[in-house]
Amino acid sequence: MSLSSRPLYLDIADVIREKIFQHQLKPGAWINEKEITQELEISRTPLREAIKVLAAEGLVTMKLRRGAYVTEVDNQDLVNIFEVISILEAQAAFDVASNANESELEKLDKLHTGLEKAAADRDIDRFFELNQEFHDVIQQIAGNPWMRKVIQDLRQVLKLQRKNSLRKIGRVEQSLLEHRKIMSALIDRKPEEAKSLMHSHLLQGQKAAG
Amino acid sequence: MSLSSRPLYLDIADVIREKIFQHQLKPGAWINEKEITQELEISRTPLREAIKVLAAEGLVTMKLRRGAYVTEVDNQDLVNIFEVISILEAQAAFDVASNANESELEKLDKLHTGLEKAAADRDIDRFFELNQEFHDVIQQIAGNPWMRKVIQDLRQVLKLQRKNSLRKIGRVEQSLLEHRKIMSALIDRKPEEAKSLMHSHLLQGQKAAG
DNA sequence: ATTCTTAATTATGAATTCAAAATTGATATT
DNA sequence: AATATCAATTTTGAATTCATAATTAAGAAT
Repeated sequence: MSLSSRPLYLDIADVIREKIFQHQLKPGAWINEKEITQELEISRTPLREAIKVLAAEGLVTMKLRRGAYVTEVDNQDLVNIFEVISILEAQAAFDVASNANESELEKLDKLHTGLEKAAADRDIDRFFELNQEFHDVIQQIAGNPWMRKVIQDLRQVLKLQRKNSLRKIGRVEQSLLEHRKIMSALIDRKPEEAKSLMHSHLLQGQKAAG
Repeated sequence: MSLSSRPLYLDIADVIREKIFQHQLKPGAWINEKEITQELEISRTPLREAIKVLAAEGLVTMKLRRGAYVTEVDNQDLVNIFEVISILEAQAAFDVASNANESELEKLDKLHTGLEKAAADRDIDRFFELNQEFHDVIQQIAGNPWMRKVIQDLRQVLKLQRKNSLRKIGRVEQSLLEHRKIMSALIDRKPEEAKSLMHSHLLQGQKAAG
């Protein structure tokens, strides 16, 4: 076999990561190597390499001589992670307002229009999806891949604890309102305002989730 | 064998990390698995697990079917990484000024006194060491382990490119001056000032290095 | 001499095997 | 019945083996 374009351990890491996000593997659960090797029909070697990758991402925690466990994040962790994310995404918004070109702002505006539509349609899943993309595109445009990587890794850890604040009544509308203001600040090229709005937007989301 | 208190792959990761920082393995260098296994008298299995850990930290880069290479960071990377570090460390300073207790501030002040002494003694290595510790203790006191981890990982990547700005003439004195101001802001409990001073302190260090 | 082709070598990726530690389960003792 | 002891089983950690891709080296052709 093996005309694969990427090493097996990355594929395996993807599969396990997805299992964790789907809560097929819940926080605190032991990762049974034998079970997974049998299910995926692979050997333990690439599985164990995949587990090391997930450990570095913070999704699993290794215990000496007892294997790997899905990381459990407590409330303090959430607060701490949100502190970092909100600071960095706020800076990304600042950078976009400062440096984005017209076509980039247009792309964001289209995404925002999609958000408005999803909200009008009461399509929470679609809203959730576009919301993620909106935030990610801002980070792309901000153009700092290291910052983006940090945010993405931390957002992954947040997903362990899947509290979706958008399910709270009124939160989609509230979020949309905040997005509208952020979008305006970006288009008007007001970096400080964009930064401040993005920061409070994220803290609002956290508060709504908690 | 093996009554070790930690798995072999972590020890191996430490050894290779140190080799990278010492520039025994230079940026761009290929990591020869066979050579290392023979030198350390271990098998390839834990070595390859160690390499995955280093890859996740960003110190090495994997290339499909051609192994691992020490990461090369270009100037843009440095700018991007510094953007993240300076924002986060500034926030840490803010948090310390807001929340540190007296004994914590005292600990920082002692470190600062050590810095003054090292500068007076023209002991750059000692200054360098205490400087690192000063920054790290601030992060500890700030009390956000996730933030601290992010900063530490990024600082590691910076070390690939060992430009020590403190070797520039006048930089130790300049750095000391900035530290003095930061220390004052912390003791005076002026979060915004501490944040702003820390931010410019780090950007100064970057500028001096570049 | 230089370039192209192809065989030999080397290195990576992955499976398998082996050793030691931890857990489980059964038996014996109180 | 509860606990303690010890054997059996399971699981982790690490070494070894195997298959295939990549590199090197050698030889042939221009």
